[in-house]
Amino acid sequence: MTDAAPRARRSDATRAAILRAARERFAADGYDRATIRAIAADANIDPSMVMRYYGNKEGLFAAAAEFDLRLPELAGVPTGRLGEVLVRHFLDRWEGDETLAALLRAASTNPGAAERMRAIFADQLGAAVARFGTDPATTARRAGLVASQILGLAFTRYIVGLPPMVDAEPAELVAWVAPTLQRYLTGPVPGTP
Amino acid sequence: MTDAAPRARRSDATRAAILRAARERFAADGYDRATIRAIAADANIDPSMVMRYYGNKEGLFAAAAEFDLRLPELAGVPTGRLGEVLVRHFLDRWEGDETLAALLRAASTNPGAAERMRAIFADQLGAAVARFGTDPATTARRAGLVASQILGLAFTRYIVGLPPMVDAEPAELVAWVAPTLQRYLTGPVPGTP
DNA sequence: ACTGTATGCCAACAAGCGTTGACATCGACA
DNA sequence: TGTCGATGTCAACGCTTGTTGGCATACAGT
Repeated sequence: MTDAAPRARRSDATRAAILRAARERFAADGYDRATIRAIAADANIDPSMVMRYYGNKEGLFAAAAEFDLRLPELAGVPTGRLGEVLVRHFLDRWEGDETLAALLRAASTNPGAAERMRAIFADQLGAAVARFGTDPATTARRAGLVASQILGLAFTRYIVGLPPMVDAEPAELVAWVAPTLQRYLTGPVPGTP
Repeated sequence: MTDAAPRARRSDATRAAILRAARERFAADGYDRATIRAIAADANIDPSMVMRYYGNKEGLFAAAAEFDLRLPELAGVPTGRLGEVLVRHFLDRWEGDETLAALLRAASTNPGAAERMRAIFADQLGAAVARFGTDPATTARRAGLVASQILGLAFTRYIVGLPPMVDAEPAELVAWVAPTLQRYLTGPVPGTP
């Protein structure tokens, strides 16, 4: 009986509007340039409401950056197609939800955002990689390498806007990058002949 | 006869001190959080001097983010070792000069910094890749993919601080990542059997 | 020695920021 | 109907920011 019945409150719509506006602004401008006033204006409410519902700017960001990678169960994927499945999944996840972009932009300057990013890619991705049974001694490193290529892809395509990466069709990117992830995940540890 | 003799001016030391402090601050805090006041304090001068010598904050950043990748002449490298040479070079360049870190942090929120980043990786890296003679139709894409892996490596290691990437020895990173760059540079275009 | 210019510091400005508290209004429940 | 908490608006606060102009000092050329 810990929770009281979570009856729908009238302010839920406002809360959601704030969160949506916050994600948009954080994704477009980063943590510092995304001002509470601008977010409130986008959500058509008063800045003080943001404070009432989320405490302060850090609290708002923490709520807006809540994120689940929704990684598929890798144990069910044919071992040879792990890379392909992962790239495609990340591209989809990125285009459909700007939370990751917000996190990516903010992580450059905000320690809390960087911490969140570390948690997501160490815990969620690390766990998924561990679950299909590589050598436990190397899973962390393998997951880190996968993260480096995935985040580099996102950074060049969505943040910096490097032309050849922006123009590329998703299918092309999958074809190029999948073998990289595949090797990071299932390839032999280099230097061990 | 265009330039007058560039006699050493007494203020050159101050200019240099400002630039050094600016690079440090921009690298550590990003564009927005690196304040002119803090930079001036680090350089032991008055904030107004920064304005006199660099016009405004954007001008200061533009000067501080001047950067040459100093890519080696790839034409002289054995084709099979291109990836290895490139990763090693970038790791060295990164550890020894915080300008790239400053650029990386700032590019997330500052349009000018993103533009600079695009220029560096499109022009300098693009030119180097083009010079060892791949199919000209694919060089831009190949260079973009290399940039994505290199920047992802830097982002996870120096900005986000993902533990497995921070703990790794440079040699290990080279061993893991070199084959990736090698394939992006010299591998066949995927999907063409 | 005198003058003009380069170099530097100080004080202040206007604008924008996160944040706060007081007050109005609505809706449910007795 | 009267009461009380939830919801929302308004105005203001203290602070930091980039930027500016005025004034002192040091130096170089005559």
